[in-house]
Parts: sequence; structure tokens; C-alpha cells
Amino acid sequence: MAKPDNRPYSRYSRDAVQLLGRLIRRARIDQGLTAEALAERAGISRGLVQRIEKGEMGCAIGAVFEAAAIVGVPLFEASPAALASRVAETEYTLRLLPRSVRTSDKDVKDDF
Amino acid sequence: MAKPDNRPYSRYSRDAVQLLGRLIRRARIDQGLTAEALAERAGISRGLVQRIEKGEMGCAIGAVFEAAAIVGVPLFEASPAALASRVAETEYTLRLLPRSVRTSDKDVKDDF
DNA sequence: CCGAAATGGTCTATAAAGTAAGCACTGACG
DNA sequence: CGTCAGTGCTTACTTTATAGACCATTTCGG
Repeated sequence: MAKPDNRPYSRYSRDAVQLLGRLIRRARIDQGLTAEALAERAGISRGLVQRIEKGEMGCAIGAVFEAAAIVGVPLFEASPAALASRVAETEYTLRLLPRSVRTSDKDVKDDF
Repeated sequence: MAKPDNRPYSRYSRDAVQLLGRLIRRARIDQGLTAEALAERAGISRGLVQRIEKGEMGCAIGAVFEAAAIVGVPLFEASPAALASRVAETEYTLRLLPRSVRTSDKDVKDDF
């Protein structure tokens, strides 16, 4: 695919994915949950749970977030309600913005 | 796959993915970045950028986090350094934990 | 207004994710 | 100390995401 697995990923995003995986693993073990049990609850396979906890970049974000939610790793907002309202809020403000972006070639830094 | 796209996702994780997509879109537009420009920087296709911003659950977490990093949406820790150290920290504490989990069937709530 | 440019959507081939089964290894418990 | 659950890893195989091109629509700039 587009990501030959070589190095098209920034350090930042790789760290973030890895940390998320670690947190999930930790939370799972803390709760005495089996990898297979978590897989079953998340509706995925045990192998995928392993890869998620290992922090692989190719895992579907849905599967990862679902696993995180099940073991209680907070994604953005701790409470589901806050999350939902923030979705709605962002939805609204986004609707007010111009739909398309005019190429105004101002250089943006991407060194992180 | 395991996720027939029907409804195996919890509300919480769906909201989280959706919010992340919205935040990325907002940040991109704020920076005057074209969808194609973001795609190029992230090393992915424009179509994938669209799906990420739409909050689809099947997108690779690596691609999503990469896009977020480029437009400046904070994932966990705002600063890359803090993120890295936290990864190392979690890594360490995780190594001290028992490698396997004994099934101690205490019911865990998964209603969220 | 008009036209260039960005977006949103669809479609196809292909590369990759995901699954499932199997095996070796480790640690816990009786 | 033997057994068994949990894990890590590998190997196929199936399903899906992704890339890329294309077209319709929208929107901003001049």
C-alpha cells in the first residue's frame, strides 16, 4: 500500500500509536482480562489484539479505539457524554467554515 | 473482516473516531491546507484523507495519527518529548507485570 | 459572473489487514 | 512437578482497505 512499512511515519505518530497499545495492554492486564476475552468483546481476533497492543500502525482505528474503550483507556474526553457533545460542537463549527481551501502557498512546518 | 460494518462498535469509540476526524479537518482548513496537500505530506491518498475526516472506523490508525500530527491535533501528550518518555515509562512498568493473565472470572462492565 | 480549483463521490486492481489454526514457551496453581 | 491456561509467533486464506483515475458539484478569486 502507500505505507511500505519503511519510514513514512513520523516519530510522533509512531510513539502515539505505541503508547496507546501499551496503555491498552496495561489496562487489560490490570482488569484480569485475557487477550482472547478482550478480542471477543471487541469482536476481533486474538491476533489483532496482539498487534494493537504491540502498536502496529496498520490496525483499523475502529478496532483499536474499541479495545481502548472496553478496557477503559480514555481517548479524548473521559466521559462518553462529553465526547458526544464535543463531536456535535465540532460538527457545528465545521459547518460554518468554507467548504474548500484555496491554495495559498504559505509554507507550513512539518518538522515534529 | 471481523467488523461487518453493521454495529459492532460502541458509541464511545465511534464518537471518538468521528471527533478525531472532525478535528483533523478543522485544523487542516485552518491552516489553509488542501486535502490533497495533506495527503501528500502524510504519504497517503486524497480519498483516504476524506475517509479519515469523515470518521470511518476502518482507516489504519497509522494514517489517521499521521494526518493528525501533521495538522497539529494533539493525540495524547502535546509535546513529542513527553510522548516518547511516556512510551518508555509504560514500557518499563509493563515489563514488571506478569506475562499472562489467569482467568479470574470477575464480571466487568462493558456498558458505555 | 466565469473559470480554476477544491471537494465529494464512484469504480477497479492490488496490496494489505484480518482471521483462524497450529505450535512452542512461560508462568501459575494444585 | 506436572498440567493447563495464557501468550507469542508463524503460516495460509479470506476479506477489506487503499491507491488512482475519473466525473459531478461547489466555491472562491478575479
